[in-house]
Amino acid sequence: MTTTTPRLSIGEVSERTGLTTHTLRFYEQEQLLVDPVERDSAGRRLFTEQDVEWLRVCTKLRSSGMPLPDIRRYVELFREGPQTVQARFDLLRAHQERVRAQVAELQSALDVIDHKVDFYARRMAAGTAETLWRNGPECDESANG
Amino acid sequence: MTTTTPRLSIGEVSERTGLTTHTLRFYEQEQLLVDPVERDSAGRRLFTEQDVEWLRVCTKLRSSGMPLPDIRRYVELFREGPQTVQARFDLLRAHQERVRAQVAELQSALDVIDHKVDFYARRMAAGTAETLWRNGPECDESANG
DNA sequence: GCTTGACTTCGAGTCGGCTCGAACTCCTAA
DNA sequence: TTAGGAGTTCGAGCCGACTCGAAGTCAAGC
Repeated sequence: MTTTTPRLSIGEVSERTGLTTHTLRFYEQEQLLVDPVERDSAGRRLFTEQDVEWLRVCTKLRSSGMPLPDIRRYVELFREGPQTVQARFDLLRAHQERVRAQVAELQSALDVIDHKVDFYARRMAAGTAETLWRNGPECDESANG
Repeated sequence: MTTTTPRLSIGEVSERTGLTTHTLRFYEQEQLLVDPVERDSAGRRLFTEQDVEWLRVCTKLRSSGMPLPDIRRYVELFREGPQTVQARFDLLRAHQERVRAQVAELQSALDVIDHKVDFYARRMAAGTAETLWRNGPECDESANG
């Protein structure tokens, strides 16, 4: 039972991950992949399914704002073996906290926005229901629309 | 009863809003303020409390990723008067949706991160409890740390 | 009269993360 | 044998939102 691991071209990886081929080359150059990418006889990149899996995780880290240097560091630690488990944990924990903070920040902004949207919705409803508006022409909340 | 509206220096506004004086000047130049900022005899900016209030809203819009051109547009509409209420509403609604999407995206990234953090936590707990690890030296999830 | 400190203008620089384009090499299929 | 298409390298360019620095003005206090 000889299982040959299939390899993927950069185009295939691009399709599977949603990253452009440009970005994939860039990521490789930035050392964001766990191990060096193989090449075929013509020098073309041969990716593995594991690369794809990792790139998917990578995408999550990126979309949650982890900087490339941190991702590189994480990958580096991974390569160094099991003795870096604590360090990897710490790195992820720190990021986890940042993302939570970011969600909280967005939520707080969203509260303000929701409130304003609501205000305008009411105002428009009132404006169409009874065209007469008794508080004068510009009655925005706190005078800022 | 003559109520003189007090004016604030750029430094005071900076303190109250958390924006640097550099940024405040930049925002003025980018037309993000509702009305033109007054100046004293020496050419120094005189802000109003309303400016501060608006800047606080502005900060929320920014922290939730609204681009400066959109904010400028919003302010512009506001200046144009009540007939732009629908347009302002639309603008805010669109942003609201973007922010919600962004929160969802972060949340989905957070799920992955939480899962990984959890994985490492367990692994470390196991590693310290019984130093022997029966599945070999590198048993990361799906082989990617 | 001199320093201090907050202000002014202007234009240039920074940063991260792509994004693009030029010029080239291969392989395949008609 | 020639055209197409997917790949390669390299370096430059872009974007938004600041951020900084130089050089100058002004008013108050010592």
